[in-house]
Amino acid sequence: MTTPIPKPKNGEKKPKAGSYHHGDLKEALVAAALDLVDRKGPKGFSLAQVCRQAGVSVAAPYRHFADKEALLAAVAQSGFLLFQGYLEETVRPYENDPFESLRVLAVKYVEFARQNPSRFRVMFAADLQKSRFPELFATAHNAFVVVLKTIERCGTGRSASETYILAVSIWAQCHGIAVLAVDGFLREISMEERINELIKLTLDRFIEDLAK
Amino acid sequence: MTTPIPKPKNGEKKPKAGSYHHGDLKEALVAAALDLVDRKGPKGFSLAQVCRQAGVSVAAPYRHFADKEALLAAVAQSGFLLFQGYLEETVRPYENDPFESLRVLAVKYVEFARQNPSRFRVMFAADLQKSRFPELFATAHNAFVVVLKTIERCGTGRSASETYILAVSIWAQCHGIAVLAVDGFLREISMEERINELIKLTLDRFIEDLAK
DNA sequence: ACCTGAACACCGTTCAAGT
DNA sequence: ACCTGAACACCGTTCAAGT
Repeated sequence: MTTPIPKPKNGEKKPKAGSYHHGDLKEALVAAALDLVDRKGPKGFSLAQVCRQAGVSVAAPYRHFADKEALLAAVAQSGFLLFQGYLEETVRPYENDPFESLRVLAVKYVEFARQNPSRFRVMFAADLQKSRFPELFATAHNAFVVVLKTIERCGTGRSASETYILAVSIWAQCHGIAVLAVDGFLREISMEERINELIKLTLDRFIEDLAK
Repeated sequence: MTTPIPKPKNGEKKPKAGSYHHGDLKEALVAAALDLVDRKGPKGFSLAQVCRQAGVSVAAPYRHFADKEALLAAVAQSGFLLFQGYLEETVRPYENDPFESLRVLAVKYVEFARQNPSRFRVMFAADLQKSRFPELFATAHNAFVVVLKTIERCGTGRSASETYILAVSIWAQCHGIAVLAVDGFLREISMEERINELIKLTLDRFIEDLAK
């Protein structure tokens, strides 16, 4: 005796194994793509492989994504959501020490990139256009806001514009180190084991100066 | 009456139009690839298109490059050579002012990236492995040395290791801004017209502190 | 509404054959 | 030595057809 199928509420999807409906193919495709990107790099990502891994035909994704790039954008977006949560977790323990928050944020920013290099590259360097994927950039901005809010806690005398550019500067400093590490240019000059030293050297004085 | 073909000297290749020899196909392929990458982005680069543009069959490149990636590496390498020259030209007028050299270097680093976004991406983010293309990373390192040498001129009391990490830090700071700009994340937050301000804010204090 | 099967154009790579 | 032509496996995308 099977339980009667309840009328599905908005956004609720239960997987039905065995039927021709996959259940939640959209999410399964994103998961498979994420897995491939993380295991084989951004180059080892083909729609056909994703379909094989998800157990569907090569035409199936086109019910859910306009094209390959749209699936990639979904992967990037899920990455930014993860990133945002990761950064929020990072600053939470330092609620009343915004300067320490920034120092730890910098370390964790680079750590995230190094622990998820392929995902990080898809997020930042997949050449996805804002005009096509505005939600993607909105999600990315939410991660940036974690830095922005932390700066705001570092002093009240600043204009919004001033706070903004300070946050962009810190973001860029972290990002530069992260990207060079991920793309192998710090390994080249045997700097990878000195990354935390590099982060300190680059950012500590800058952060210190925020106290005016 | 045709002129007799002279025995070609070592490394000398004259293009002979009409013959089955292209002349200098290797360089022509790099040029065509560069052109496509710059015009259509790193994604609009297919070996087949390069061949069409160079007027040869799709099998022809395999006499000169092991595969598509090897041609891409050659494009990246030519980019790093150009970049090195560009940076050297930048510091030349400020021979006796190393601090001003660094400030101008930072501006020009970002400017190069923004003026050659696709080429810049191929250079830094094409996922080329050092183990496969050691000469590529050696060439990249030569560009980095321009920054390194400029730091050396900023004071003599530092150890080699200290100088090195300072150079990497400055490189990373420039690189972070450049990469965010090239990948559209500064456009997203309407920061693109304030980039020079951002560079100053990020680097000026750091450079100033190099005077001890 | 959601997925399959078959088809098409395109690409990277290989190899025997031509000059 | 250098390039062509033809072939093969693979990929992105489309579409008529199935449930």
